[in-house]
Amino acid sequence: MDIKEGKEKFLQSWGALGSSWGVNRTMAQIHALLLISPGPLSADDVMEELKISRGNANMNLRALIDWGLVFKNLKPGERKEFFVAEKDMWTVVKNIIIQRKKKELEPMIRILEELSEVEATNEASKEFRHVIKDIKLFSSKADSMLDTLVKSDSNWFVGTFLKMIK
Amino acid sequence: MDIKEGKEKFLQSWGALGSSWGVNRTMAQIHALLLISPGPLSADDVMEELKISRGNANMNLRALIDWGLVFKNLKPGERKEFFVAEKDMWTVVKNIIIQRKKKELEPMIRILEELSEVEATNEASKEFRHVIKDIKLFSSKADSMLDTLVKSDSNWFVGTFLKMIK
DNA sequence: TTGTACTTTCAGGATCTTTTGAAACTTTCG
DNA sequence: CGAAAGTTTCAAAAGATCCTGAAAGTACAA
Repeated sequence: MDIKEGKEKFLQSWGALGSSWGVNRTMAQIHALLLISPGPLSADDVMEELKISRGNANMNLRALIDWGLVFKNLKPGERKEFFVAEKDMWTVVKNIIIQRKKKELEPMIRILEELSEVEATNEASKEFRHVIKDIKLFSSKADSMLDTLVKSDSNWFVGTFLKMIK
Repeated sequence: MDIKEGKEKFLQSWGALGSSWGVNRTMAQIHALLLISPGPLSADDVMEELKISRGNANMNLRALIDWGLVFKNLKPGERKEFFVAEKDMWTVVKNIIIQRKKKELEPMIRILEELSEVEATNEASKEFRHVIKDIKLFSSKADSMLDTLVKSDSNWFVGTFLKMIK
């Protein structure tokens, strides 16, 4: 396979994967492009390679920066901004976990807390309380687990799970 | 808080959470509804409670069954089909992991394997191979880790991660 | 086999998300 | 300051996804 075809395929697949991970297609493709490019790229480079508009490139680059997956890289003497991707996969996944935990798990836990207040009168509300309690327990556990995961470093990840697999 | 309000809020939130988890809003709401209901519900019950059409209810119920999150429950003597939710949270999450691993991670790994074949001629293709190798390593590790997770039982999950947190 | 009770399908409409492109804004430098 | 180079914003268009409802399909009981 030649590099051109490979690149194409990678941009495609990473984009598809992204859309099922809360990162939209274009955002994921920009990330993919920066991942495999040896040096920093400008917004214009990204626009041209992916054939997307300036607005689109700009918005998604900013979002990637928010997620900690891409950094600005200002070349001295150059006015233009350049961008590089976070290339360590463990850091990439970690950042995604952090974002999604904040946006999804934590609000859910807060809501579950409120919902525990429902008074247990009839059968339906007893079942309700029971289910909510279960979910709350599970979510808090997942929450702590993710905290630990995120604090740990890449070696820990590799090490522990390699052992685990045996 | 009374049960009616609580239920409303739960259906709402579980629906929202679902949409960021590859389970669409309505599917998640149906699951939520079944979760908190003390007994099996029919398609008509679901339609009425969630104010959705028959087609929608049917399609999403089937999808939930595919995902292993809901089961048919045929009452003897009754012609109508009833449905119950999988209520064990660990099993719910496990099933979601299984589905998503199959639909997302595994195809990605296959593609990465193909992409390793790109010949390393210039700088760009060297970087490309390097990045692909990294991602492949990481993905395979994640894949094995998820396999182990999925094979393990709920107690293992609780036990190990409780220890891990300390 | 026919009628009844129920389930499944799917084309078209409704809704939500993403992208474009042009205008407004900011920064830098002569 | 004023022009050039670059970045950001956002309303409207395009595109993707989801839902409806009616028609077709199935299964059962008499």
